[in-house]
Amino acid sequence: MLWTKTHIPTLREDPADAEIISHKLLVRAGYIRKLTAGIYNYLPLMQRTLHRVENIVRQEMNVAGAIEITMPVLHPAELWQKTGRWDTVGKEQMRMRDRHQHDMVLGGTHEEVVTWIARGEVRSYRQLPLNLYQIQVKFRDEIRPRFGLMRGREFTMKDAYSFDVDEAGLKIAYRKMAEAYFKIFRRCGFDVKMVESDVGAMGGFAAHEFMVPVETAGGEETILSCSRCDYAANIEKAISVPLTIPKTDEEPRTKELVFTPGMKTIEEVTSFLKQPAEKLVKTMIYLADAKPVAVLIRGDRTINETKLKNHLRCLELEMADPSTIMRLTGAQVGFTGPIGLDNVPIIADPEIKSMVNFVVGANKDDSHIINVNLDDFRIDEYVELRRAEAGEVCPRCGTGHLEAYSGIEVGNLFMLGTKYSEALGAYFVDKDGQERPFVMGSYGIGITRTAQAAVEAFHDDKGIIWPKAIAPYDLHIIPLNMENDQHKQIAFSVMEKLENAGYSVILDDRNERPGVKFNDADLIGMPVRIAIGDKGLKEGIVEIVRRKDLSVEKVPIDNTAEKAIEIFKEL
RNA sequence: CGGGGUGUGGCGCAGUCUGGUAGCGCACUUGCUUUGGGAGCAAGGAGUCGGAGGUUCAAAUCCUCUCACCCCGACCA
Repeated sequence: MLWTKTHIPTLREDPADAEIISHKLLVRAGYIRKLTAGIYNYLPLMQRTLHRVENIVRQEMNVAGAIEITMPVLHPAELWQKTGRWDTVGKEQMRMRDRHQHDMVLGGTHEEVVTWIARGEVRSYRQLPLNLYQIQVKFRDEIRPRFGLMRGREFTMKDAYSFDVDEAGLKIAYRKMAEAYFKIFRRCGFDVKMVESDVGAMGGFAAHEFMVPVETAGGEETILSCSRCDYAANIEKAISVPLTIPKTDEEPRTKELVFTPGMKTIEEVTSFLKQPAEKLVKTMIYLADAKPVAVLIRGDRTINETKLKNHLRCLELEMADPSTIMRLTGAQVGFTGPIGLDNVPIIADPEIKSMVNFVVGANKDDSHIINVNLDDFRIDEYVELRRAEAGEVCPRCGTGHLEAYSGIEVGNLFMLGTKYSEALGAYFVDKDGQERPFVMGSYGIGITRTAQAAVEAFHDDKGIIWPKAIAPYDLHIIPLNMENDQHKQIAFSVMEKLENAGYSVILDDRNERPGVKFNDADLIGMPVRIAIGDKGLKEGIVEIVRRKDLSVEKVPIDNTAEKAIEIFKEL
């Protein structure tokens, strides 16, 4: 492909609205342009990379026995109402009405639709197992779209759905998908990690995420993994091992009200009372589907709201607002405590059990109570709600320690079970003639997000460094002076040879100065570059440059294509 | 949804406080020169100053409303 025949609008300056490096680079290098918040045009280079990612995904899905279909983007609301997700997915769903005033949904995922297909078309256990997938645009009305393609409102996703006769079958399908995912992401050049995750709004009973570790600001989620064994989980899911707290021989004292004017935060209270945060008990009031609940946890700990939400089995969990807190406790936010909190259920993290003579809020403005002990108030329930932290003992092997890093989620796996098949009445007839619901799994890969994750993971201060499997073109040829016939002639003949050998090539035939071409080449990031200029030709050579480290190989003119292929293959 | 910010040629910005003929850099067009790391000279094209209403002799600038986009937050009592 000739540069002048395609469309690569590179920019010298960073776009004003981009924050993370991959977003800046994709815009500057002419890959994407924003249409409106969270919605992007994919320009020619992006389109090629997306195709390459899709093809890798398609190949490995097919190898794993999944069958490609295409489902509609536009769905009738009824389907979503039947599974209850019309309410649970809520505001994240793009909705509209057609001219007949029928509610319609722009699909953000396709469990409902694919289950509908199975319900109508699959009647017998003989047709199972079945795994249907598609590569399709999705819509999610994110609260706050950001980071370019990373959190967009419109994006491309590969979504696969497995149907099995029982849970054992589902586990096999799940494992096959996990294996396919490892192959896919490794082919894309990633050091990918599979981590345990919460099932969230998807429902079901087990889930994993595939994460690309990144050290830049683009990481969206914290992962904890064991230094010794293969345990890895995101921070929402990570199990924190209940600590064995050494018994203190401290004698319980009598509780005492103290004046703490304006001391609302843990930091303020600890410094004011000269007590460490471990001697404080925080009392947090939540509204679980609008019903208040109080949660007690040690002052230096963090509540894992996912665990709390799962325990309470609620749809919405939020911190109570100041007026609710005033109504329930009679005090401002910052002075809440468990003593006298009669009308609210109280849940406590088990770590509280071993605490003696601690500090709590007094439910009275500008006051705390010190030397409080467990006998002084009521606890309805102990639930492990502490968020796991780096440095803790591994919950699986018990010997390693958890290490934290941040990553980008590029794929996920869910064991759904029969939630959707039962809700939609999708049954098959088993060996014994009995009707049974399909046991389902769902498996996603963010195509657009995977492409951007590659940029986030692989770049330098000059631009993108594509992994060779997903670069828009394999090689980039630069004749330094388009008015020099020899440069042109060599460039075109090398391109022809490379293309005949099956490689994709971009040739910069612009009448630009060498500096412009070099800088743009660094920016757009093809794995191998071939520079043809007078300096080399005088010695009878051209230069082949690896984008990765900008290392240069000088090769005889006649061997250029062969040598370039060799260098490309070695990458 | 709460807080903050920004809308001025395709892109990045100044001008707004203190009202008075719309400017800079990049990009673009034409010509000449130049060709190994973002060239030089010359000429040129391109802007309803986000939108609506108002104040004024006069509005990018002041007032009101509105739309869009960006950032932070929406978990630590």
